[in-house]
Amino acid sequence: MRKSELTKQSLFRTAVEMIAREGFEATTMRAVAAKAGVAPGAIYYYFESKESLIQEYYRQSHADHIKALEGFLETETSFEKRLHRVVTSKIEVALPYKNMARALFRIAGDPASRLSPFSDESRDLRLEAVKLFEEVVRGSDSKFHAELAPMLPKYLWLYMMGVILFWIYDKSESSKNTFSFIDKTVPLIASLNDTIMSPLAAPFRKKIISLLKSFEPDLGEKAGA
Amino acid sequence: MRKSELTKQSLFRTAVEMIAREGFEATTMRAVAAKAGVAPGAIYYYFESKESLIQEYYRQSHADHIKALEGFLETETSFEKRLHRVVTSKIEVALPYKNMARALFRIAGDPASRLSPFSDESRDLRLEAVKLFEEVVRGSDSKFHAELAPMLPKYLWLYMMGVILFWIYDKSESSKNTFSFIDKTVPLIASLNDTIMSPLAAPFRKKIISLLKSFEPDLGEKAGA
DNA sequence: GGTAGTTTTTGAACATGTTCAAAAAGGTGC
DNA sequence: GCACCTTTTTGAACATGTTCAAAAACTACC
Repeated sequence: MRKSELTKQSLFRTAVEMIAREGFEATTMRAVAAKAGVAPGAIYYYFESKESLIQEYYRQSHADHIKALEGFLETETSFEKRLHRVVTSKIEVALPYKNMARALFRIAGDPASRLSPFSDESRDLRLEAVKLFEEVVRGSDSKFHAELAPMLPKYLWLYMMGVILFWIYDKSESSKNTFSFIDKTVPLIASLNDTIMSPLAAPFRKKIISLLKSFEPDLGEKAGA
Repeated sequence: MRKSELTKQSLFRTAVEMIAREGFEATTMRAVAAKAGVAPGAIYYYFESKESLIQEYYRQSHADHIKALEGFLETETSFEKRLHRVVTSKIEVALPYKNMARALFRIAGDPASRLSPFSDESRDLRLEAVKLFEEVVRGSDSKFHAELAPMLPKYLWLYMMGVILFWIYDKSESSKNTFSFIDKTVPLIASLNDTIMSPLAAPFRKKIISLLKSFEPDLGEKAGA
């Protein structure tokens, strides 16, 4: 069991490194195997396909994200700051692996793919990511509309997916635009959330909440475990 | 020149039909060629790749969309109704070809792909689609904020792309959810547009407009032609 | 209607993702 | 150390997207 874990890690790291450098298409399975010093078939003993390497990256990237946040959510109480940090660190963690994120989103675009972040197969990981936003909401000192609160984490997760999409398309130096996008949209979300509680927003409130409710995405939370 | 056009059309139709029925991956180029009665290599005389068939579909789908709208924009003047019809008919036209749209969005997810609707290569077609929304705005009797007006068409186009994405993920019977999504979001957009003009919205207005402005997507309008 | 040039078609060959039967390596109980 | 079983690795073979040199079909001109 020891040796094989090494082979798997070696294959994964080689693949990620090559894909990050040369892109997903340009990296052939044969080349990865060769560089890792094994036969081509070996990769398929550990990974079910080339695309599934992407899913493994998705998993690892989430773990890195959690680690990057270590301690933070236990001390900070401002909703805005919590959200800002969570989303920012997500991008920071992914920064060196834009090609992986690109490939991931290409798969994400196809709901039929078992590897999409929206697929059944990705459910556990997706729910774990949503949990992060539940924590963002729960641990903050902001007030949330009673009907909004339960769906907010999901929509915040979707917002983060949107930010990642923005980033993928962002060609600015060091992804500056993405960080500036976060800097501007997070306060907007926070202030929209505050505003929706105010009497001024009454005419909109009902409409928007019913809209959010009726299209609340099914991220799999109902299904068992 | 005549005969070859026939071959091309035959190949394209066969491919679209097979992909619509069986999916993009499941449809092999050899099978398309066989069904169209030509050698495998022939497809590559007319289409540069399997994925480029998707782009050809994208082109044709736009033409169908225009045709479906024939006359409408010349008579209707309500902004809300104009927007509603344009977006609804886009989906209606695409309805039988969900698999094509799926494949298109998988490509769209990768900004590096020359075939993405956001790529340089797709610029002309994309600008033509944005023009449709310029027409939606121009021919309506609604008032638009002076700074908002010039970017509105682009954002409406992006909204439509979002609707298509929603549709791709929509598993409801006859895509009911998508149409209901349109029914709810179009009035929301229209009323948000009205509200932004009202004094009540003053505190938000500046922020939102500056946000929209600074992240106005570059859809290629500046580049030549 | 035959010659020369162009367009279209062919099909074998190639690269790459993937499979799988067989071989090798590793582990366990004696 | 050996027999037996499991895990891991190999590499040839296969399917599919794609290329390309050669053949075929077509066109224009005399």
